[in-house]
Amino acid sequence: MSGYDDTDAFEGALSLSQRAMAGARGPAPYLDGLNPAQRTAVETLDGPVLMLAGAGTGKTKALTCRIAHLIHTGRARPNEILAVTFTNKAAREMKERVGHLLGAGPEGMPWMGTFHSVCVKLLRRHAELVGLRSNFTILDTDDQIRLLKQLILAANMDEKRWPARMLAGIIDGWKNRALTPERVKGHDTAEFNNRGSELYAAYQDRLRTLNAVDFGDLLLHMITIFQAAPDLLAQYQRWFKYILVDEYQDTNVAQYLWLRLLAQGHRNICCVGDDDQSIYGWRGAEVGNILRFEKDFPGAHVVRLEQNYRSTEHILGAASVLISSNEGRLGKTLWTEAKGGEKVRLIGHWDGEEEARWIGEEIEALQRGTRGLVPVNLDGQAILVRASHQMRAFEDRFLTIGLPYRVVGGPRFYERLEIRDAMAYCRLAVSPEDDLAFERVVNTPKRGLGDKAQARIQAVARDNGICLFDAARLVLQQGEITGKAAGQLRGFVEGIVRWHAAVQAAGPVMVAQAGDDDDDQLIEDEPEAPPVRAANDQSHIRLVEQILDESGYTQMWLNDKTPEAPGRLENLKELVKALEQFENLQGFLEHVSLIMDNDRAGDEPKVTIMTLHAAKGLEFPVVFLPGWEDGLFPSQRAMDENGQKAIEEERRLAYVGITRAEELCTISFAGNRRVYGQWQSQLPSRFIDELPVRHVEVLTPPGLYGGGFGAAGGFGGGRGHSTIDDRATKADVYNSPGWKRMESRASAPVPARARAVRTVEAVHFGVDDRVFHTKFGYGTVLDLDGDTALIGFDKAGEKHVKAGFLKPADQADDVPF
DNA sequence: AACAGTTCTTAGGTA
DNA sequence: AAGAACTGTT
Repeated sequence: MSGYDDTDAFEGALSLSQRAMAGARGPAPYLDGLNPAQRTAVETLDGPVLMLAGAGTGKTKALTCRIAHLIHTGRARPNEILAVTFTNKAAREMKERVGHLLGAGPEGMPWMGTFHSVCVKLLRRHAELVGLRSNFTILDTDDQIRLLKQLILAANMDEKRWPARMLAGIIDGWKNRALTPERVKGHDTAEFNNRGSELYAAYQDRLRTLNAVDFGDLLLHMITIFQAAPDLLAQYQRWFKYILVDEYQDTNVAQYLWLRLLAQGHRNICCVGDDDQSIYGWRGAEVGNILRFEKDFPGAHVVRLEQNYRSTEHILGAASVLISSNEGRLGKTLWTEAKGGEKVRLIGHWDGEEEARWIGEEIEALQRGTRGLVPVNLDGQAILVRASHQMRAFEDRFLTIGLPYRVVGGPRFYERLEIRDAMAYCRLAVSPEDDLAFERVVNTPKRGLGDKAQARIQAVARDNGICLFDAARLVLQQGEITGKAAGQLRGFVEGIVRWHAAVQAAGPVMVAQAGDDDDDQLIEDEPEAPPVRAANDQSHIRLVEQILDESGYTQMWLNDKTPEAPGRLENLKELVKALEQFENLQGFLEHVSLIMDNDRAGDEPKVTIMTLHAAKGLEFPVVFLPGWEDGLFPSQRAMDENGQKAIEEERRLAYVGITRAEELCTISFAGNRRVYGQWQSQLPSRFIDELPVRHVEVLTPPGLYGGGFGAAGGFGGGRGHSTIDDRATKADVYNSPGWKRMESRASAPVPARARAVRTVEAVHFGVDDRVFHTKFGYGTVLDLDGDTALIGFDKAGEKHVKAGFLKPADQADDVPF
């Protein structure tokens, strides 16, 4: 009730005085660069606001200006503003831009972070209200699965038939819907062989004992706390005068409830989103949240940002027509002042390898500048795939031709084996009672502590109700483990004792303890203290080096002769380097458990390869969208699980993909593709049929097989059909001569290796010779053994290959294809 | 307990 | 095709 419709006079008075107070830098300069819609979005400060921001319409600008405006007009002090995003990247960008707008003011920054990071901060303060201590650990998916596996076994269930992953998915789903075990018990009992809710309850108990939470708990616990402690909730409601939410279309039920609880005080909530870009239904996002906004928040202002500053009219046109096949949209009409430009290009290929080859060549051509187009730097080009396994074909090809690329969202830095091991050691140093960490590294490196020894420790821990670390000590005391293993275990335990002491000595454990919940404390507590290190205190870095050293972990990889070992050591070094930015080990662990980024700014320009999901929010002059085939995109699995709903979500994904492109967008599909190692013939995606002919140019594929496809200049091959919005039908595509030819080829057995590599006879290599390999590119001979050679490839690392596959580097030009 | 060889499963996106 | 899980051998 406080908050809207009572504002006009109020606004002027307040802003004047507050500006004076803040030593105002004159009238808000940031307003000048805004278009009318953006300006409305920035200046409609009170009450609920829904900002419907289409792709490329300057949403982040509006959002950050709005925050600046709130502060500039004195509506709120920075830390009375809460801005939540979904990704760390988005949070980082927002911080940067807001920081820039605000200048180096003394007032501090708003609360800006992901749902998860904000919740961690809150939950650490109030952990005891859900039976946790404030230094709880956050489990990653791996820990979660291992834990569930134990519980499933303990419940005497067949782990084969009832895999832990499945249970993890079910529990995740419940948590996304803010359902606690008690709430589940009533209605969802059929799940997981009727044991779902029981196992869920056991899991939550186990987490509590371990003083741990999973990702879903961060929100779930906060909701529980808010609902159980209305006074506390009221304090936060009073505190956060303005709440902003980015990507609102991606919120799940739990997030929605959390927001609604917090926003009920001042009712100043501004949600920004685009229903057409809702692509996270599979992890619980509810498009319904954004569609329902006006009902949920009566009196809401709706502002539409529709002027697109990113793409050409053809790209925009193609995307708009495609998305218009979806039902239940809020509806937007994107427009642009940019006229002309290239049409969206469509091309079919024989198979996935040809597709990769063609795209590689096209990228190089665009880099040089062709057909009157300005040259496009590799940084400006991206390949967006539906599923990560599509990436390999491109990596292989680009390795071969030496085209620099970067994979975004590949295996994350902190998910790598060696990093997880190292982290487990760090966790043990911080809290020796971290059983999951203990389990992980007790026999890594190998200490001769196999299943039997570990079972012994587990049993002692269970019988005495103590943690594994204490159990290990007890086992040693009682001499239950003897010989070499005992010595090793003793070394391990003593190490942990030593490291833990060092951590304790280094400083007080970060604390925001219970009881600091009055407003004054909130003010003082800098919301998002950026990790700043005390310049001269690097003790935690030395400690980690010491830990990795004394545990024998580093040595383990030094002894390892597999090709990955050097890379792993490299990663460990980077881990240590990353520590520099934190003042203590605890802060670092926190960071790593939440962060997901390893996109180090590249030195040389590189093509980006990533998933469509990861591409949301990004833009590139040139975009390639390969693999538009039914079953792959739209994904068969999604369709099986969610039917029509899934197709709409996949279509939105296609929409997201096309709208990433500024200048040139190329969609492609292949007639054949290897799936699970088996060749399969593929049909073009149904989304291709939905593209408007007037915005699309069909290219003639090169090469042996594809020639002629669509050569007549459109899906319809020029035949005068006309449907409502001039779409081609599938029949048009299938009737094209090129497609027919492809199809007939597809049903014939695929030649075992169309690109059969010729063996080159009578070529002898010596060590240090420069050679070329069709798959791995250029390299140097390191060693020879009969017809096998060890080659140090420039791009692909060291590999053993048959000499017959090699050519002298200077003859590389004759390589087939 | 550690290793090598074999069979089995898996291949949607993420904080 | 690649990795995980499993088997049997040393």
